[in-house]
Amino acid sequence: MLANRPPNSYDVAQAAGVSQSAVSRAFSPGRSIAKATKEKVLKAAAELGYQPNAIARSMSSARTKAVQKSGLVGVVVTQLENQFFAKIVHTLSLSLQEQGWQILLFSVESEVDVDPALFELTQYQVDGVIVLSALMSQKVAQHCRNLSTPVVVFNRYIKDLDISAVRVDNYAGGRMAADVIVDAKHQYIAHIAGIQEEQTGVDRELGFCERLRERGATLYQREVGDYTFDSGYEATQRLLNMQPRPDAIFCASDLMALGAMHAARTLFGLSIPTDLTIIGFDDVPAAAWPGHQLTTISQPIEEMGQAAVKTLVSEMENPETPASQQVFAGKMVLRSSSLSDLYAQI
Amino acid sequence: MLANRPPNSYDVAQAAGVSQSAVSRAFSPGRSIAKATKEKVLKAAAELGYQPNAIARSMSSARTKAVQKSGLVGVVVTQLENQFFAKIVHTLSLSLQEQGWQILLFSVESEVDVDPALFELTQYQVDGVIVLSALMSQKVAQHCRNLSTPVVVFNRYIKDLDISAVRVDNYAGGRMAADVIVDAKHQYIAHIAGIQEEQTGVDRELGFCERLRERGATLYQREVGDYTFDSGYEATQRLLNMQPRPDAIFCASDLMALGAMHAARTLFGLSIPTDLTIIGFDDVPAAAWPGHQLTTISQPIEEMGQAAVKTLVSEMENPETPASQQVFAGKMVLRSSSLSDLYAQI
DNA sequence: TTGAAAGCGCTACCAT
DNA sequence: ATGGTAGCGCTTTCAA
Repeated sequence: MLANRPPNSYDVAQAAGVSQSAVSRAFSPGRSIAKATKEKVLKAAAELGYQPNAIARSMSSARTKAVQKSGLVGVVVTQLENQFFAKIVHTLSLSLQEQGWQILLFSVESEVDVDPALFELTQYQVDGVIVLSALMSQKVAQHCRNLSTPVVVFNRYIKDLDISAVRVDNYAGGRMAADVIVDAKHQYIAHIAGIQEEQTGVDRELGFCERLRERGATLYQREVGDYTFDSGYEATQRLLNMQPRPDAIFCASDLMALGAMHAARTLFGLSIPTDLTIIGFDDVPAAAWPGHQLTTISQPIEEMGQAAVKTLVSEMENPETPASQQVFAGKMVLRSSSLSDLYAQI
Repeated sequence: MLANRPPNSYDVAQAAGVSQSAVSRAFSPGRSIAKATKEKVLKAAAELGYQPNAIARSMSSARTKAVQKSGLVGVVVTQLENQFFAKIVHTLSLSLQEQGWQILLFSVESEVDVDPALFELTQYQVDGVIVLSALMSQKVAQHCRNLSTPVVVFNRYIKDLDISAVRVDNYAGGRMAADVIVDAKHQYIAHIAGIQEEQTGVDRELGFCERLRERGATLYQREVGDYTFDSGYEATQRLLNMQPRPDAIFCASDLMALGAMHAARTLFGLSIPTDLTIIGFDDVPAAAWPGHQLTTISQPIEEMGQAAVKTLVSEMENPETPASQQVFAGKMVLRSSSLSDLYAQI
């Protein structure tokens, strides 16, 4: 009688009348084993419902193999509820699974939870880590370096240059927004910034303001939000109560831009873009909805996700790979939330 | 000289001048160890940058301990980009982490990828699995039962009654929608159904139609969508081209309802709810946006997420726990996308 | 091509 | 309270 436990390689070996080593070989692609033996093993395994134990497997291969020690990649995300990040995680997931890695997910409430998450991940011997929009402390960066666990940060800046980063060109995106607004000859130009502690939003604002200045325009007013719909909605109320009223707002995220749009329409009865031009950043699905038609800077998420995986994989495969910083160009998507000059309309 | 590998418990033991067993005990809460010894060990560990290897740990405890064999829980999700599911995953994540479990995430493209995902998960010796909105085949269900891996399906029906399920009462939700529409005395009542192969949407429609009949109303027309914004948008075009035009639409998801709303406004110039009442299902964040104000049935996501975790944990802790079916009541959230009768206005 | 045996890092038992 | 030791399931030498 079989014990009440899942079958292991010895059970299969016995059933197939071969050694345990043979079973191991049968399940390891590219190892030397006779075809007949392999078939015998696979047949017995199927009958017993045997599956190799990935945990045990990773324990024994940890010693020799450089890659796929555990086959696990840690993914840390702070705002999974934001469609933008959900989409990235999905992209990463597909891409990693394709290459045989599993995702150990950490969805944390706030930036302060990132550090502990990383420590837990390393206990699980993850072969690599991808951090989405999170502040990694120097301490953790050092910790990962000690463990020689490659890390890639997504849409983030890491002061420590030894860590690879994949991100969109936020500065250039800000400049594009400025051009669209100046082209449309707006007078009272406002900005709703993102979280001040994060470089992402700071760069968007920097590019925006610098380009305004270059084109001879000036920023009329700025407000600060936290990338959420509600913060955009509220900031816009403050802006639109000003005299004179702003006639263009560049928001550091689409969600804030949508908040701005809803506030302008429902609270102030404004028409967009006739009374007010609104520009966002990210190009989330809702930006393209017919009633929104938000002009925004689109990020090549899939491309960036694949680049992140590719970078991580090559660092996992070859620990000597130097860290790299990859910057992707965003694309200005002109929709009808912004007035366009003649040139843009053509 | 230390080898170029992370320190293990023997390294720490040597550094602390104790046995390896002592190191193990120092890192296992509640085991018998002298305070002084523990401190010595922790100090040495900190100096060496030692962390227990969770993989190895799970290998040795697999033998004896019933719970936390691997400390891993598999989560399979088909539509992570849908905010509704992203929110569930986030809730599950927090709740599982709190209890010391890690999430092995499988974000798959479609239902057909669920089966292979489950097989991969079991190789990682997950202690349990939560399946979100996915069809589990009988084969996989049987596979998990053989492995005695508990499974909880979220917002799904499983024909196999041995598998626990947590879901909202879709049938009752459909009835609520019918009541709101009949109360407002609508004449031409339409429905945009969800994917026909899934019980979720079928039940919503069933409850809706049955309640209409009970109230002496009839369904004027129905269309079928796939829960996405676009499918709602398109189905609504077909509906609103009818003569006479429907004056109320109940949609099987908020995304489809928002698609309906945008189509009605931008393509037909209709006012909501004056010309058309729209009701959704789920209560996603965008439903509450000022320009949408979508009447919908809200699902108690956090409660349901916690229930799913609680159910899974108790089945992991005690394999004898019988499977349970938990049905949560949805809540009608009246906003201004629906005409309300006097009673509802009070 | 195959089988025997060592060992991955840890926990849990058994003595002491 | 502590240390020694068996063994979790597998991969990988090493011999045959």
